[in-house]
Amino acid sequence: MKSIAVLPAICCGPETEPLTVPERDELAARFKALADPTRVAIINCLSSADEVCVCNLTATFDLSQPTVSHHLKILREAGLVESSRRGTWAYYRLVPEAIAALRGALGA
Amino acid sequence: MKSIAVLPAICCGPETEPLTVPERDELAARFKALADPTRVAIINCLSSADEVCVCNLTATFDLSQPTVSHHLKILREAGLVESSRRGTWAYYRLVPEAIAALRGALGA
DNA sequence: TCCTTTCATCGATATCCGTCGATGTTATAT
DNA sequence: ATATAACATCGACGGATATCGATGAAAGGA
Repeated sequence: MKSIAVLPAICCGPETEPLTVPERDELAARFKALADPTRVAIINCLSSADEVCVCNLTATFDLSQPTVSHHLKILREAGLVESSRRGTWAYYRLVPEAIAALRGALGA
Repeated sequence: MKSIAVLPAICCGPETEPLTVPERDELAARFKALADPTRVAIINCLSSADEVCVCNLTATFDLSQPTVSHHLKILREAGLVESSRRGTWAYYRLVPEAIAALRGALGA
């Protein structure tokens, strides 16, 4: 258990604040929402327009409608997207602040 | 399957390039490497120093040594960290370009 | 040489995740 | 009222994942 003492026993160095347990849990939860190719594509799709109808998403991806709905729910619960219903259709859009927060966690 | 024609049948709009399948697969794979609180903490730890010895990581986290080694392998295979062995000890460091690439995927 | 330490890999297990068909709900059309 | 369409939820199933103990490989010390 001995080691070269370049670092204190508890990570991390002085420059970067060590993350608290809640902080790293929340970050991991949000990255997990992006840990699927379909969800990455959905985010990319939403980033190209103010709003996108779910029917456009189900038509774009070669997946069943329940599966697309499942992925949207995960993105919604992670706070990365939000939705509103108008009549029969549901429209999804990005939550830019949430995306920016993730980007901030990856460095200045 | 009819829908209001605000978007072309195939996502996405003109401003953002639609991701190719390999692109979204690789992005998802890298985000997946960050989809765990321990791995987020490891990345945060590495961001505070040029190099960190594995023995410091096993001492920091309340996990068995094989588990920490497992997480390091996942980060290594995702290209987010790299390691070098000097004598008995193994030292890990960030791959800054990989982190920057992820940050770029989340917007300018 | 033998023992200890560090780290990686293996094998096993419990849990989580992506996917789908079936079903329910709400709104529009006939 | 009935039918149709869009979307969400449920239940189930197969594959992936996090964790651990045991083991192996390589280096250093007695």
